[in-house]
Amino acid sequence: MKDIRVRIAPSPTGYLHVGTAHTALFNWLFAKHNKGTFILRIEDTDIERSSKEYEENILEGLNWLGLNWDEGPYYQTQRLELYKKYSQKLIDLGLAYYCYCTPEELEERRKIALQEKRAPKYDRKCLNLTSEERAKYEREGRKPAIRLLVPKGKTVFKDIIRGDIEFNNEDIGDFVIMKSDGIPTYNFAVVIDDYTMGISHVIRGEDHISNTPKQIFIYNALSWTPPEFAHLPLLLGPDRSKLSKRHGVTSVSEYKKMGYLPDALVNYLALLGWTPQEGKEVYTREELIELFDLRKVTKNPGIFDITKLEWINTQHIRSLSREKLADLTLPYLKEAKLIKEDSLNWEYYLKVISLLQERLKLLSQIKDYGDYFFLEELDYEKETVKKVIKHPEISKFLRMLKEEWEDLKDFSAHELEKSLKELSEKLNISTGTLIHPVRVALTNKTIGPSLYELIEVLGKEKTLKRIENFIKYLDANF
RNA sequence: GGCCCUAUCGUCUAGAGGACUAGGACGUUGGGUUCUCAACCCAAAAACCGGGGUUCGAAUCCCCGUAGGGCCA
Repeated sequence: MKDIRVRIAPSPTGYLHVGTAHTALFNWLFAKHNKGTFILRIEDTDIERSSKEYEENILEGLNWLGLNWDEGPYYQTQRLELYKKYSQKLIDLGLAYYCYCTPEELEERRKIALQEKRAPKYDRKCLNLTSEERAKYEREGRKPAIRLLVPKGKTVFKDIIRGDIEFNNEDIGDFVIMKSDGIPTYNFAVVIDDYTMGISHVIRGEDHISNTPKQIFIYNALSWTPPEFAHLPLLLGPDRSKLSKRHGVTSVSEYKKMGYLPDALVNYLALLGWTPQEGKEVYTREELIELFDLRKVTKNPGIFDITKLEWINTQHIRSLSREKLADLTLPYLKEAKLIKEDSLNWEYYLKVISLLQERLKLLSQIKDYGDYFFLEELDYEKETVKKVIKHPEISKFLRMLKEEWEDLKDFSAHELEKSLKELSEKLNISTGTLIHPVRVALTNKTIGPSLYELIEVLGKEKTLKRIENFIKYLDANF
């Protein structure tokens, strides 16, 4: 069996899109599963729309996702000689020809064809030009494009996912392979690249099915054996059209910024169009590689469902070690200016992480759920406070609690709980009457981890100070 | 407009003619647990696009519709 060689070939005309990441992932999984080679090729022939910034974003995104390539990146703009060589060869073989028609002329004839209800395919006007005619066009300063002579008959190819797909060659006009400016068209460059790079399996989106017969014509014309093809289902937005910006966030770097783990995105994307026999939902990347089977990929397109991605992200966050999670969340705290560069107490931070780990859906939520661990002073909000002060004498009770805790030698969750319970019994109130206001006093939130554990981490000094401030706030505002 | 692809709960899917009373997961709803939230546990609602065939038997095979999507121009 020949070597497995696959590729991902993005155009640097936009940020790395989750659809591209999806295709890249399936190629990568296929390569890794089969101990093959994963190649990166940058299709930058659209010079107008390509940019270095987009290219960097794509490389960064693939790296972040861990979809490391074994070869490349190759650049089409550095291979122009190659396309020229093979297009010349096709001319020499009589399987391609120069075409001097201008876009305006073509447009004109296309309109007429449509009016006469004929298929608007190229009419082969330039197929049999005499050398005089060619010379005349050249004198006019026209630069020719090169068109492939499409053969008669039918073209069938086997798709690993979809089975045999058949096309009638008559439906396809002689298409341009080299534009008049010497730049190859997409279909031509792809074939030359895939063949010369020894690609064994072309795994790409379903939107390329209708390009496949054109590409097969080129393989055949050059007497090359085509690779195997597999067309993956597309990613759709909630309205069932191809996933695009108007559906919300589509760029991989945005997901990174929002606090998704690369392993979670990989996990989710892998399950969009493929299900391992296991029937689990959460997989490590090693498991995915181990289980991946291209033949089991589904045919129908999938809607990108961010809710499920979020759930998978939660699962992956939970399976992280404390230390790892601390590393990953730190940048978000720095960005929110909750941590000053060098004043971080790592031991303290790890304790905070322990309390918050199973509550995080996104890494970025660390700043929303844990800000009070790092703030010096809290600015209480009237609406929040109102929710938790149910008892008219709460201010007095809190002062009593504070006094109890001042004397507490062991400021541990267990002791704190014991003393709070004793006090509420003595006052004949429910523990909640004290617990909820204390939570707000310490965190400025009504939600959060177990109060006693939280206090243990926060420490005696901050706890007492915040209760004191809170009492003052109550006295001033209620 | 032409060609091509696709069709199971809201979503991702399992399903290879009898094991289907159509299974799982996310989400949703209800309940339990609890100091709040999350988590956790239990439960519920929820689908084979329609019509014809083939067959003793069809979610599964075939045909025709329909719908969605893609590509080309």
